[in-house]
Amino acid sequence: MDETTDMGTPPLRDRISFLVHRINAHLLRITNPKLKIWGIDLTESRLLVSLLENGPLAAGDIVRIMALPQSTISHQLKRLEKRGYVRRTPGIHDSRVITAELTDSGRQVAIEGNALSQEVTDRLVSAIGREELEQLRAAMKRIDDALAPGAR
Amino acid sequence: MDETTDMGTPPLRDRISFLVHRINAHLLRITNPKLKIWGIDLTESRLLVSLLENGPLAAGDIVRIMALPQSTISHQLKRLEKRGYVRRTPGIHDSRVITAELTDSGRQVAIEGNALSQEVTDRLVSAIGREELEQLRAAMKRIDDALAPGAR
DNA sequence: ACGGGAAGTATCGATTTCGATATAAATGGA
DNA sequence: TCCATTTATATCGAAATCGATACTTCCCGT
Repeated sequence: MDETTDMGTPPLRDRISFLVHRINAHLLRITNPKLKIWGIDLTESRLLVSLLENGPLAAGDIVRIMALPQSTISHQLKRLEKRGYVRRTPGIHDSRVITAELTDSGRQVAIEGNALSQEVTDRLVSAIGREELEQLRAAMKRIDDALAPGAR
Repeated sequence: MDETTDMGTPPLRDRISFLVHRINAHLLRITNPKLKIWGIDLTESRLLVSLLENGPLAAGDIVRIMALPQSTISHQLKRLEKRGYVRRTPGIHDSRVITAELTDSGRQVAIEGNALSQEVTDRLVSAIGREELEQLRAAMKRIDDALAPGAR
């Protein structure tokens, strides 16, 4: 029952990177239709939740948190401002910095998005156990670190 | 050192769904510049690898494997055909079905893409251990199943 | 054999994403 | 103080993505 060692490259469907892709795709498929009511997608919902958790953030910090290209975040912030969910104010000490903060309606949407995220998490918890969830979380954090910008 | 039970919703950066997003984003950032030499991105590379592993596949099967919208796969197949990596032939028994298969150059690119995937995997293996990798793989497969279309 | 519905793929239009580059502001050294 | 760098964000143009829907072919009950 054991293939002992080595076993070369596993098939695509068993690779971590591919499973990450599939799970991400599932999450988008499941959540985006629900978030559409608020005029946002999953990424923008997470951006709002970051602001809910951290308070006002510089655009550059959001780029680091979301791990997306800077130009993408810039567009997203402008869209969220247009929708009235976010306020963008230039920094006082450094006018290059744009600080984003939630508006009242943005806070409401962030709370809704957070609830949706909780529903999804519940589904994951029931798929794997509580303690296995913690192991999974730890392993994924290490992988995240290993792939983060500036890791060799 | 133990917070005992419950602990509500963890912060965004500790949630599985968000870690999936970040890891996916890292993978795109790392691999896409390298794949650009071949005129493809990570998703298309995986599509080619699927064809390399499975041989000719119906478009619909590719949709199920990649877990992306059908219209997206349709576009990708047409682009890959235009690049000369894939041949698309209508089914003989059912002319609605389009079967995609690798061309010779497509096979070469698939092999290169596979090698790149292996490099990334090595990075993951060194971030977490071998046996922990297997646990991670198992947990992610269960999550994938739990989120797949037609799971409650 | 026929017709209604299902299945498989393509296309349409709107929006989003991305990399590259531009703009603007701060920093530091001579 | 001046200018070269670096840092922070915005914009540009090309391309990709997505949901909705059209189109074609197949299937099945009658």
